[in-house]
Amino acid sequence: MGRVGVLRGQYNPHEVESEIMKFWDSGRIYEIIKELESKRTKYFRFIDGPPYPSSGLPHVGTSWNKVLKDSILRYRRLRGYRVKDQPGYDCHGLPIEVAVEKRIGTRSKKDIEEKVGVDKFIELCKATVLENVKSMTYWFKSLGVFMDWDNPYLTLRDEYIEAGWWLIKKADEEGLLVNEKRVVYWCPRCSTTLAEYEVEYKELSDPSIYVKFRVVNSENEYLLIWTTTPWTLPANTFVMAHPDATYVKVKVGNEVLILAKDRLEAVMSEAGMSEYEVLSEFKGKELEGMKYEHPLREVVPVQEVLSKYHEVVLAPEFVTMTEGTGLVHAAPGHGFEDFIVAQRIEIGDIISPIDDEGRFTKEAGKYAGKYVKDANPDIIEDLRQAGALLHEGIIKHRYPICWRCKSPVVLRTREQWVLKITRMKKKLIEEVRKARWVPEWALNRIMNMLENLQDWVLSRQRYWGTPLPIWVCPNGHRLVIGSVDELLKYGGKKPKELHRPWIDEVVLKCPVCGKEMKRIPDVIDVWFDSGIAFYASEAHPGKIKNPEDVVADFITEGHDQTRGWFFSLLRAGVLGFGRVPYRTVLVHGFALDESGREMHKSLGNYIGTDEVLAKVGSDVFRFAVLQNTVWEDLRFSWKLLEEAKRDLSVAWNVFVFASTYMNLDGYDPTKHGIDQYLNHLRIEDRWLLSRLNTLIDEVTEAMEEYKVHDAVRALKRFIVEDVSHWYVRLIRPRVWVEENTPDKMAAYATLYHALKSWLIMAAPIIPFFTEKIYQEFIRPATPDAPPSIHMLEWPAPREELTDKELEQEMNAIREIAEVAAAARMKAKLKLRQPVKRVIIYTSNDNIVGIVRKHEELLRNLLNTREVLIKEPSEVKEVIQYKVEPKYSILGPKYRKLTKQIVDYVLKNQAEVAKDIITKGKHETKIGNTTIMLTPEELNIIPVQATGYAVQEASWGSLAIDTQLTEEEIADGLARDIIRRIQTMRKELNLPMNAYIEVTITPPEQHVKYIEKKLDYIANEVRAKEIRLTKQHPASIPREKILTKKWEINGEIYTITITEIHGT
RNA sequence: GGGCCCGUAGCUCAGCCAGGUGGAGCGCCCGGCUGAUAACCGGGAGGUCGCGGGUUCAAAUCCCGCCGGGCCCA
Repeated sequence: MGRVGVLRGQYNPHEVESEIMKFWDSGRIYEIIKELESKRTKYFRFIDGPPYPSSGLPHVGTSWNKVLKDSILRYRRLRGYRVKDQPGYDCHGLPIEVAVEKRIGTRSKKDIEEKVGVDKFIELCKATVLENVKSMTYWFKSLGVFMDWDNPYLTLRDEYIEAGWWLIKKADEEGLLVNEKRVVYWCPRCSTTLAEYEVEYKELSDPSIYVKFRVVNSENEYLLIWTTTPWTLPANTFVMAHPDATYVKVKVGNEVLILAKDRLEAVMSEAGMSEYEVLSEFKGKELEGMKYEHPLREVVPVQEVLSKYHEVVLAPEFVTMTEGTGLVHAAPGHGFEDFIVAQRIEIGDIISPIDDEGRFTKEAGKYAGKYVKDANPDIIEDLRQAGALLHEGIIKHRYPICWRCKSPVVLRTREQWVLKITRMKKKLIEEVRKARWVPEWALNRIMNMLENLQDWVLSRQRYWGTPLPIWVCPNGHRLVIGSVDELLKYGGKKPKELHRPWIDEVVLKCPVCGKEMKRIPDVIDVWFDSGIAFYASEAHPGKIKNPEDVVADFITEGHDQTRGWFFSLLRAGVLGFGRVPYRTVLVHGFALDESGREMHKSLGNYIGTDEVLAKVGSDVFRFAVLQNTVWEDLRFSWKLLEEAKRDLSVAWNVFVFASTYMNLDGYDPTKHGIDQYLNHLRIEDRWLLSRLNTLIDEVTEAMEEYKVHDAVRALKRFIVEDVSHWYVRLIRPRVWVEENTPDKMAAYATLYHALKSWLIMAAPIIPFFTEKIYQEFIRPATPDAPPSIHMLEWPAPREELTDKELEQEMNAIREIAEVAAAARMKAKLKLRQPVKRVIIYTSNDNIVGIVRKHEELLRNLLNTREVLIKEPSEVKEVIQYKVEPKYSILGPKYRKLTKQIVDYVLKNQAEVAKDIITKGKHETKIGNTTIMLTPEELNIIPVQATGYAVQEASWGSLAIDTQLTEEEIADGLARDIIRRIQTMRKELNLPMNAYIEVTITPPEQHVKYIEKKLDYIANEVRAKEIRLTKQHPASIPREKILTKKWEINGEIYTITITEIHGT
């Protein structure tokens, strides 16, 4: 059909990428691929874990995430799947609100509601998100990611919100949605609840007090607790102990204190008590249920209610031995852990007797009206009066403060809407196991989380989020709405959009009492949004027929998402459809800086995607990061990228080489495929074709197993080591032959086939690079082929061309060549210098066979007249041997004696070697056992021989005969001269097929060598005329003539060449 | 404090699941090549395989305990 095209120039990623980007756009390549896909029957349902668009520029970790996804989706397309490739963005949530607040300078919810207006605020949030989504999309496209960028799922859309409501309603129908008290961070100054990310930590000073709680029914026994928040004591409900820790009863004065043994010394020393006596020791679990009296019960009315709970509770997960007394004061209204334990033991009264400004309420009796921190001194004094204070001190510690106003935060309870997912625990565990986790340990991680499952606090007292679809009437009836239609059904109307504040204006009629219903003001935790992506990205669930249709075949995110997205998907999947909503989960690592720390703008080690693309481009980035073991953390550095670029340059140069020669010779792959040249394939061709088959198998398997890094590494090894370093080197002389011999065409056919297959397999990894080469090299010869490489079919291995044995043999040949190079190095013999013989000393039958079989190839590679194989014993030149014990044979045979035998052998190498060579055995005594060592148990390796350069190898050693005859010297010299003339041709910039005339003036004593080789030299350098002169003629200045003095082996040669025109 | 992952050459990492006496790339040093050429190729130096125990004839590899880093949780 035509000849292959030529790929020109150096690899320039920026040029390639901007050109290909334009080509994809103008050629509507992505759209055409989607059209082709629409006819396919195999479906690969991928769900994109939506990035959070709080900025318009993706972190390199996010970019890694996206190109990893892209490589897998592209692979699936090449494998003939129809791929769901809709990207998503997680649009709601506090970080967006914070970004907007920073921009407009608001300081509180009050500001938002009164100064700005919620409607305006929401519009700003939305505008910010959409702007960032646009920008991020630009960067993702620049990375070469083929996703449906015109149709992303956005969690802010009304349809998406509606889909979320459906699930809330479903949860309510199953009785899982409840309103109950939860512990929250609360800023007393801003009068608002704070999310975790709104809390900062700061070193603060606080009281540190030890308090005695008298044990009921005892005269003088006390539980000793420690606290830095005396103001939480009025709400004390119980005391926690560790069941397995050792506790002691200690006599101090006439009182007996109970505390952990490990804390005894520290506490006594801090309290300044040296006189004490340990009365007994016992395990914490013996304390379980021990009742105590609260020292402030007289002045704090709410203690009336709480006194029934006053006892010791076992809570191993929350009691530490690093501070305090090992007995922990618990106020479930003021602490997360306390609250969890309170729930576990089903305490009905969760008390936090403080108001929105952080002042005690009248439940706290005496302290009512006081700001809690100001009440600390009063409380401490009252404890002292009650004789309950053991010691008072000051502690400096990290304490949470409000990120906005910097005032210390308190923990208090507040009513929240909660999903009682702990009731689904068994089902969640059962379902999560059904997914395939890559790597397998990811399952352990999520299982660990499920074991410690907590209920899900859904409600947030914020604005920019999915509104919680709960309406209540003054009579306390509650209605959960599952769709816009239901709004209408209950007498409401469809608002401008489903966000606050518009949804808040929708008033419904209570189906029970007919009164007006208003929506509760909360929005839903942003994790809820992304968790429903598996169905909400597609359709309102009412339209979903079969739950299987919304199950994702594949998802992948970083390992931090175990708790995050993987988990929220699981909850939503089980809740809505009774099953885990994904089949395979690939967990990937974190992008860290080069010293393994997190990349942060504040640490100054942050590298942005924009910078990466500007410096090295997309393919280099992709090729670098996709080599990293997927699930391990990535140490990102410029060095990493440079290395990737170097590898891609080598690959590029291979294509430059191949395309240049093939094009020059008019190579047409449609006429000259490997099938036409099967009978002309040389050993290296067969080898490369077999290696290719192996590569196809490896890459395919790796991609199927989601080990993208294994695929990339295999692709790299093949193109760099097998093709560039080895195959191209071997076929060079064949390519330089002038006529299109079958031998040359066989090499072309082989190379073309290997390169094209490689290109397709590399396309998911480096889409621009491969597309460019496809366009320049492949397509000109095959104009009927698809317009883009990304539309081709994944290569199939041609099993009949696989020859694993040959691959092994070639490995051995490569090792022999390397060992020979090392031996030449020792003797300072350059490869150009032919040698008489190379001896291979080995008793390894495998090597012997290979050397015999591939002797011709080896002679060429080693540049030697002959290759001999000898048993070490056969050569008298050898003057020194090394003996290597074969552990895998000696070990099982001699067991415990092995070590001594090995020691003996290594100490007596010369003797042992001599015996083995001459007698075929060596006898010795180890202890009183007689040991007979045989050649099978030892490797005898010649390491020195007279007249030879010897180099060790894994199978023995190799020796090069260093004595050169005249013939060999002449050959070597001829090749030296050829090389110089070739350089001069190039310097004159002569066309490759130009003829020349050569004049050489060698040192007199070498004339006789060169004379013999004139024909050979002339032939190699395309010289019509070649002559030797004693006196070099002055060079006549004219076009295309060049005279140079060269130093070869320390002597001067003068050479002149000039181009001859005509025949 | 708990769960999971990682720790191998100066740097980045393979090898570990299935034990047999440590590899690659980069960097460094030395050399080669010169019709892929602002490329390319070869050789060399460089390692108590985080530490300590255990199992075994034999441990980077299996087991236990520490130490350091990461993620998540508390």
